[in-house]
Amino acid sequence: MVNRMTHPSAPRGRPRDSRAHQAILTAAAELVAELGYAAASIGAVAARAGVGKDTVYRRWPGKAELVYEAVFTRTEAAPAPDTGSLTGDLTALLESLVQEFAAPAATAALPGLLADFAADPDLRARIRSEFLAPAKDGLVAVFERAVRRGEADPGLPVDLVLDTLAGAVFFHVGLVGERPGPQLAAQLAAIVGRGIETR
Amino acid sequence: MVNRMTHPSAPRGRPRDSRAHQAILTAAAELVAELGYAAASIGAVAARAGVGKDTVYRRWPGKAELVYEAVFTRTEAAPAPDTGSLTGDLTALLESLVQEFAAPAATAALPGLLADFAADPDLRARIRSEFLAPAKDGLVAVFERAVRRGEADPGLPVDLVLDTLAGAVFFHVGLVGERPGPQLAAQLAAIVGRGIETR
Amino acid sequence: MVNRMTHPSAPRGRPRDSRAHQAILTAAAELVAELGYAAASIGAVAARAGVGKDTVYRRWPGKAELVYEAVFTRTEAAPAPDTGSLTGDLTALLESLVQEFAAPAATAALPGLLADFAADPDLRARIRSEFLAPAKDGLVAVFERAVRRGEADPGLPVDLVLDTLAGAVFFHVGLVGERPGPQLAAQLAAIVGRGIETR
Amino acid sequence: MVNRMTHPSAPRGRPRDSRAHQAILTAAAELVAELGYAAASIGAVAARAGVGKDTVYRRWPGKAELVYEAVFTRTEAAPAPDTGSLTGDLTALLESLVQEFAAPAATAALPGLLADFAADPDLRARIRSEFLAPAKDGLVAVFERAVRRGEADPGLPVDLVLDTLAGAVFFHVGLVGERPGPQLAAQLAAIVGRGIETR
DNA sequence: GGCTAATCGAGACGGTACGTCAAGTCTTCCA
DNA sequence: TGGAAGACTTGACGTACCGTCTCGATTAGCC
Repeated sequence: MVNRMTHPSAPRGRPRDSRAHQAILTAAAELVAELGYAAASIGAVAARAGVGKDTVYRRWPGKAELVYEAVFTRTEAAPAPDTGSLTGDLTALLESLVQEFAAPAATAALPGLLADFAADPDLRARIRSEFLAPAKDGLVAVFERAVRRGEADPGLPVDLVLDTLAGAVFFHVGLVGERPGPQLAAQLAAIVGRGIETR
Repeated sequence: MVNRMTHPSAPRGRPRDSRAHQAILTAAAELVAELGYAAASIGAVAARAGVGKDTVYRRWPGKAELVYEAVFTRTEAAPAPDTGSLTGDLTALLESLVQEFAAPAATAALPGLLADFAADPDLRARIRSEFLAPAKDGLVAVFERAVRRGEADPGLPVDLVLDTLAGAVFFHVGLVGERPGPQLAAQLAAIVGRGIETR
Repeated sequence: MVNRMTHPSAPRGRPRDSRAHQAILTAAAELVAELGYAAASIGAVAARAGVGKDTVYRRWPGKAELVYEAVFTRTEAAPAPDTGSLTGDLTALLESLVQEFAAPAATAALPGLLADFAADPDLRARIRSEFLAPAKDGLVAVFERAVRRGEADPGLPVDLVLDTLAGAVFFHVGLVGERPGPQLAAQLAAIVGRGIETR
Repeated sequence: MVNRMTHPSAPRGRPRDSRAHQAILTAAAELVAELGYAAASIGAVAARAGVGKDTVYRRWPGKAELVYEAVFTRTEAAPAPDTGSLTGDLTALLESLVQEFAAPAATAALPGLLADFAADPDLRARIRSEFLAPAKDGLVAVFERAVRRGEADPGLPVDLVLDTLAGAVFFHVGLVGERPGPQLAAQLAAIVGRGIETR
C-alpha cells in the first residue's frame, strides 16, 4: 500500500538507458568546453554521445537545462566549514565558488547559460531556487554562526549579499576572463566581510 | 595638406544616410525590449527600420555591437558628483548604474549581450575597456577623493571593486529580474564602502 | 504422427491473440480512411488498436502489406457471373472492380499503396500475382466463355486487357477522384468489349 | 507606358539564379532515377545541386511539384500527327505516351508522384489540368479528325478514354514494370480504337 | 553635365541548427 | 513465448537566421 502511494505509476516500457544519459552529459560538457556554449549544438552533442537527437530531447527540454546539468550539478555542495570568523567563513565559501566558476567548462558555459536562463521566464525563476541554492544555504549557515558570535546583526539582506558575491565572481572570472589569483577569494571576503560585520 | 593627411581618402560616392543609422538603432532597441535579445534578429531590425540588411552590416559587425550601441551608449556618463563621503559617492555612482541596468531595454538586452561579448575574444576585451569604462572613470575619481580625505588607502583593487559593483547589480537586477528598490544603491554602497574604507 | 510431420514445431509459448490481429486491421482501415495513406503511421495504428508496435511488425513487414490486407482482402472475390455476352460479363466484372476501388478506404489507400508496392522489388512482383489475381481469374473465365461463344479469339493478351481495365478504373476513380457514375462500368465494358471481340 | 501595364510590379531584389534552378532540376531527376522517388529527399537534391535547401523551397512547395517539373515538363508536347485513321492516330499518341512513361526517371518517379498528387487536394486537381493536359489536347484533335472522317461519333467521353489510355500505360509500364514492347502502343490503339469507332 | 563610386532597399544565395516526426529494432515487466 | 509500453538510432522534414552577394536605382564629389 505504501509503495502504491509512493510509486503511483509503475514504470512501464523499456527503461531509459543510463549509459546514454551519462554519455550525453559528458559530450555536452566536452563540447561546451571545446567550442563554447553558443557553438555547441544539441545535434553535435547527440552525435558525439552516439545517440539520436530525440534521446536528448526526451530528457531535457533544451540546451540550457542540459548544459546546466552537465556542467554544474556534478560537484557536491561543500559542507560550509566553520573557520571561527566571518571573514574566514566567507573566504572558504568564495573559494569554492571561484573554483566552480573557474573550471574550463564552467567559464565557457556560464555567460551563455545565464543568458538562456534569463530569457525564459520558467528558467529565470530557477536561477535563485536551483543555481544559487547551494551557495545560499552555505551563506545562511555562515551568517547564523556570525550572528551567534556577535560579528553580524540578524536581518542581513542575504539575497543581496549572495547576488553580490556571485555577481562579483561571475563578472571577474566568468565574464572578463580574468584568471583568478589565489588571493581573490580572500580579497572579496575581506571587503564584503568588513562591509557587513557589526559596528 | 594637413587635411589630406588626416583624411587621406576623401569620402567619395554617396554618403551614408544618417536617418537610416538612427532608424536602425531605434528599431534595435525596440525589438530587444519587445522580444528579448535572442529573438531580435538582424533581419527583423532591418525590416522594422525599413532598411536592407546590408545597411546594418555596413555599420556594425554583428548583433552584439549594434544592440550595445542601441541600448547603452545613449545615456551620457554621469559627472560623478562629490557628496563629501565615500559611501555617499558610491551611492550616487551605484544609483546611475542601477538606473542604467534597470531600464527595460537594458534588462532585456544585458544577459544575451554579455554572453555574446564573452564568447568573442575581440569583444571580450572590450567589456572592460568600453562597457565598464565610464563607470571605472567615475570609480577612480571617487577613490581619489576618498584617499585625499583619508577615508581610503591608495592601492585599492579598482578593477575588482568595479567588477563587484557591476556584478552585484547585474545579478540582482539584470539576471534574477528583481525590481530594484530605492534603497538598493545605498545598501550596496554601505557594504562595499565600509568594506574598503581605512581601518 | 502425421500432424507432427505437418507441424514439426509445436507452437510453444503464448499463442498469438487473434483479437489483436483484428483490432489492428480495423484500426489501419479507419486511419487510412481518416488521414490518408501517407499520414497513417504504424505507431498510430498500433495505438488505436491498443497494441504495441512490435505486435504489428510481428505480423506484417511494413505499412504496405498491412494496409493491403486491411483494405483489400476483406471482400470475397465475386464468382464471375455468366450474363451470356462478353460485354455483359465485362460489365459485371468492372462493376465489382469499381465498387472495390471506390470504397472510401480504398480510394484513400490506393495511390500510396501502389507507390509503396512499386518501390519495393518484392512487393512489385506481387501486384500481378496477388493484387490483380482475383480480377485476372474472373477475366480469364470471361474470355473462355466468350471464345466458346465465338465472340472472341483465343490468344487475347489477357494481362494487357487486365492492366487496361484496372488502370482505367484506378486513374478515373482512385487518382482523379471522380465519383463513379452508375454507367461507368458499362461504358468501359462497351469500349473494351467491342475492342476485343471477333471481327 | 505599355510596359508598365504588362509589368505592374518591377522585379526588385536580387534576381533568382537560373543556374541554380537548372542544377536543382537536374539533381532531382538524377536522384529519383538512382534512388527512387521516396528515397530522394529534398535535402539530398539540394546537396547534389550545390544549393541550400531554402533555394529549393523558394521555388517549389514540395517534392511532388519539384519532381514533376524535373521529370515530366522537359519533353515538348508532340504535335499529334495525322496518320489518316483513328487507330493510326491513337497509335502515334500512345507511342509518345509510352515513351514518356517508360523513361527511367519517369518509371521511378511515377507511382510515388501520383500518390503525392492524389494525397493533396490542390495537387489532385492539377492532375487533369496539367499532368494530362498535353495528352488530352492531342486526344481531342484525334477525335475531331475521326469525327470528320466519319470514323467516330461526336460526344465521345474524352476524359474517360484519356483515363483509360493513361491508366493502361501507367499500370502496364509504370507500375508492374513491364518493359514495353514495340507493339504495345499498337495493341492498345487497336483495342480502344475499335472500341470507340462508329458501328 | 557626364563620370565615378559608394549607398540605398530588396531579396536570393549557401550554410547550419532548430525541434518534430516516423520507421523499424530492442529491452523492460507482466501474463 | 506473447504482448503492451516505450526507449532506442537513424534520417527527413520544413523553418529561421546567419552573413554575403547581386540586382536596379540614388546621390554625392570630381572633372
